[in-house]
Amino acid sequence: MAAAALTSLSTSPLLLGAPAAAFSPEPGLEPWKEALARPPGSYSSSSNSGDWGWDLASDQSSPSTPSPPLPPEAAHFLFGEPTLRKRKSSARVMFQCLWKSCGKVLSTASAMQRHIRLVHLGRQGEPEQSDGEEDFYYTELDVGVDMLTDGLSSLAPVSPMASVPPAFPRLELLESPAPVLSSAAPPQVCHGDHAYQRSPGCVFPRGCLAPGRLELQPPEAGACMPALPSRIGVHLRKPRGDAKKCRKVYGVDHRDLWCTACRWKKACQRFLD
DNA sequence: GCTGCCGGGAA
DNA sequence: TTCCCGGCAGC
Repeated sequence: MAAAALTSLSTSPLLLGAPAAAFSPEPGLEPWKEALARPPGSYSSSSNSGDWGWDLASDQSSPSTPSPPLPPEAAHFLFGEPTLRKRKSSARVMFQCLWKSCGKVLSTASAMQRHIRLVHLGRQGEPEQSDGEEDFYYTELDVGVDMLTDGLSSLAPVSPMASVPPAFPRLELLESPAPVLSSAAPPQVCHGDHAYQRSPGCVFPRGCLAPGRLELQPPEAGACMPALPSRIGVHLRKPRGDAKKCRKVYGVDHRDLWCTACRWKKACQRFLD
């Protein structure tokens, strides 16, 4: 029965997003659906909170080279295929603008820097006149060429139920025991407390971006995860993590040391599982 | 009972 | 948007 249902679902673009996720036994896979449902560059500032908690930094061997999940591969997760296909040899680096409501993807860093300078920073100067600020507003995408075309366009039929997905894919969501992309790219791990707040005076469009510390908002599970399954009567609660959280580490007496999320009784953003 | 955190509400 | 908390579920 389940197999038949999945088969039928996989052939129905409109149903691709939500039901497939609902059948997924892995809560951590939810954001894949979101990444799938919405190709990079199609997001708008009105559909997200404006704060992104995507930390590419501390645990990253290369903060400037995040490796987003590949939608075609993500589809395998959605449909229960645990084995990860090898990355295509056509993989190359693209550059995606992180500026709010932009998401433009260009093929060269210089073009991206020029784009940011001209469009977002309003600078007319040459690169040598730049102070390098543009670097904070774009990220490299180690992607396959075909992903930018086939991969994304094939995902065009967005599920009407996937309402507020984040624009950027997040590998950290592939936490164990889900199949991981570790062989191809180290999973990105989110740290920091900024997912729920932005530092005062922060000038960056997506919260606090700093050299070597890029944070985009985590698609907080509560935003989408419970809503979709609940529609079909399945409630998936995020499995309780094993990691010690702020409460346990600092104790209730030092609540001021907790991360913002813990203080607000949200999912801890400092000690991830 | 303690803990993590979802869901919802107040400001 | 920020902040807080009731209440549920796992341990």
